Amino acid sequence: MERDVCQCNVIHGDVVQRVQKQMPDELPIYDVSELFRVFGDSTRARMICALRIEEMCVCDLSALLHMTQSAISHQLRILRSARLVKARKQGREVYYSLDDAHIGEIFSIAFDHVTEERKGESNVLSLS
Amino acid sequence: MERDVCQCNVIHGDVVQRVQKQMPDELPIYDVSELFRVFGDSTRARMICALRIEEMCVCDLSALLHMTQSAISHQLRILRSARLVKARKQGREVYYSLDDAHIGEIFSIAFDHVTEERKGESNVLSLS
DNA sequence: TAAATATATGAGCAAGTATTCATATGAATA
DNA sequence: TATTCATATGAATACTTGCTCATATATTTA
Repeated sequence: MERDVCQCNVIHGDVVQRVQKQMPDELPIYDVSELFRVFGDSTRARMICALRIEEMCVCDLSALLHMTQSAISHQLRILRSARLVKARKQGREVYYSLDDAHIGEIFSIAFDHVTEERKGESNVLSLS
Repeated sequence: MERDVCQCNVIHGDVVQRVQKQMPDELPIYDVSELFRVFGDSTRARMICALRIEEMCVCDLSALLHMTQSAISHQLRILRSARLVKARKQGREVYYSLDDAHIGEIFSIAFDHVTEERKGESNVLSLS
């Protein structure tokens, strides 16, 4: 029963049932949120933005983003294990680049979203 | 100077400079990562998936997702303050629905991504 | 008006996380 | 071979966060 987790009565049983039938499976939803969780840190987001432009080594990323090599390396490990970046070793340097076509697309739409959002906000402000 | 945060020398000054010029501004990157951070929780992701299908009240969401009304309400507050859902009050019930066209699009691509990712993984496994 | 009901919210806690520091690894060079 | 340099990583820590519990608010109903 849902009763033991939801203190209130189920008001619209039909709605709940309909949505339940159309909901995606648990696992892909979990995977999607996991993907977004990785995107949801500004350091990693900046790294992805940088790597969208050009392949870079750890040291250059570190300099570009004004962060310690260690911090960058730790974050790269997270991006690597999420299969979002790939590493190419050349001598003692390691070059990183984006490993997926979707990433750029998702980021583009997200940028559109926040840009329009800001425009909307400024309109609201100018009206008040 | 970048030297004080990056222990190593800047190996490719030209690359760093090029990327620096093409990088998006700090603020929109922060906003984008903030957006993803909100998506990056499986409870909120499930709520968004549900609301993509149909407008729902708090109680129904609570029943659908097997979570307490309080937990759902707290998460709705986060989604609301990120302007991702809008609320419509009718009597003592509050109906929530998605407040943005981009959300669905972003989720669709993300679902494509994780689906292909899983396919790729199973290929890798079948080869080993 | 009093009770019941749907939702919102503050405080507290347990779990997770981003960074730093110290150090390991492995490749190039003197 | 010893040293230097780029990168990786474990441990510690400060900070964040999602949930629970208790309670407040607001609307309906008896």
